[in-house]
Amino acid sequence: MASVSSTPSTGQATGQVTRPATSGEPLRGYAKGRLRREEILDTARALFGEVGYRSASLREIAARCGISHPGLLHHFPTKEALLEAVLQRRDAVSEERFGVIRARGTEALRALVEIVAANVAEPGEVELYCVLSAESTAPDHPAHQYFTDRYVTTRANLERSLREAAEDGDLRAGVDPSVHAPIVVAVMDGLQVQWLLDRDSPAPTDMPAALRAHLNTLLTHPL
Amino acid sequence: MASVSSTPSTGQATGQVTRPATSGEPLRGYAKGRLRREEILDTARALFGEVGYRSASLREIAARCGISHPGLLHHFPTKEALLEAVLQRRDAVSEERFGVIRARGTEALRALVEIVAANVAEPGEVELYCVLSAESTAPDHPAHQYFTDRYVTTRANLERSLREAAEDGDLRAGVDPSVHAPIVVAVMDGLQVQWLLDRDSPAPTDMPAALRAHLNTLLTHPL
DNA sequence: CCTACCGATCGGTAGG
DNA sequence: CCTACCGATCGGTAGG
Repeated sequence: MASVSSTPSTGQATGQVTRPATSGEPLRGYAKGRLRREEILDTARALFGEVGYRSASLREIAARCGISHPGLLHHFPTKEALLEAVLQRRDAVSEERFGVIRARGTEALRALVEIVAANVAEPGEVELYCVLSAESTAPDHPAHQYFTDRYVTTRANLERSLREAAEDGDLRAGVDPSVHAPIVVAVMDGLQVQWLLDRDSPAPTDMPAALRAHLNTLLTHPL
Repeated sequence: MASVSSTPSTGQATGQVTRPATSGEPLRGYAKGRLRREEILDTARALFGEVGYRSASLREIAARCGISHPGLLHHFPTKEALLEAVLQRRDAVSEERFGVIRARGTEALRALVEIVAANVAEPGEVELYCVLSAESTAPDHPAHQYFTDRYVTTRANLERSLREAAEDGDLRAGVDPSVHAPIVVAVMDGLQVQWLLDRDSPAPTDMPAALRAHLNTLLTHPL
């Protein structure tokens, strides 16, 4: 009860008083603010993934957090600032999960399959990425530059992994890394749409299995 | 001037009088209505592709057609009815273009590459498909069932083409049509996102070339 | 963090 | 096809 250890997404129901006159530790207020920020980011990510950035309303996000929409604007001054924070946190999380690995060649490809497998347990992440990447296709979208840049670096990372695989003799003859890097990215993105559409069906798209099958067509021996 | 032969998308500027008292042919009024309908569908397709269905407004579509938004609602009673008409026409056009071909095995795959090549000249079609398919991922979206069904039949068609290729000895050993059909669909969808994002860059994604390269990894001899 | 408000915009209807 | 209007909702601000 005294320590704040609940996850951001469930931090709403804690029965803490609003202003305990002459509180014990001065960090309390900031800690509570950070918690609220995280809760808002979780909620915003979910709604952006459900209906896209443009159709998501600050009022709906705020209501899901149990605050007013001017209350939300106290933490994030504009809707675009909220979007930026959501995308920045997304990058931080994926770097934490992927950047640490930093494997070489086929090992990196194997890690990629693992990441896709983990995404199945995080449909919110997949929705956000899928819906926002398509929406940001419009040149005037606030996330247009973000996704443009992101695809450049994602393709470059994959191209490097494929080149390393070639050096190690793991790549089939005639497979050009610069040609097939964007294709592997396309496979991952395209599978997400199909999976989001049929994930509740009796036979949903098996994203990690399909990605592995695709990568195996490029390699001399299966992953 | 007497005959109505301009394309739907440019039918706006014809200087026809609104009501030529005691007009010559009775079909005139209907012909004009059909023209206006087509113009509305073209415009709606464009705006749905630019900002998605939810964020598109009837007022903006109507304004681009030079009419009021109740005027638009005279032709399509609700926003959902307009969306349905846009999707139905899309199907009619692609059937006309693809259904007639009805090629077998690798010939069908070659035709697929041709369709993707043609899409580069029709960015409006690509935008519509890309943005709406992602948006319709939400279960309550009015086009959710449409896209769910569409992917089922698209995968089935592709699986059949791959099976035929296998029968003809054109498929590499170990390539399972039921596994790779959804992957080919994913490649096409994923390439569209990348192309829409970088189509104005110095080196845009070459969708038909990439699709051909992908299909060639599945076949015993290149397309 | 709140209430109260701003001007703008939404899909759809009334009535002609 | 039009004008005029409905109730609802939008992002953001004022002022506390």
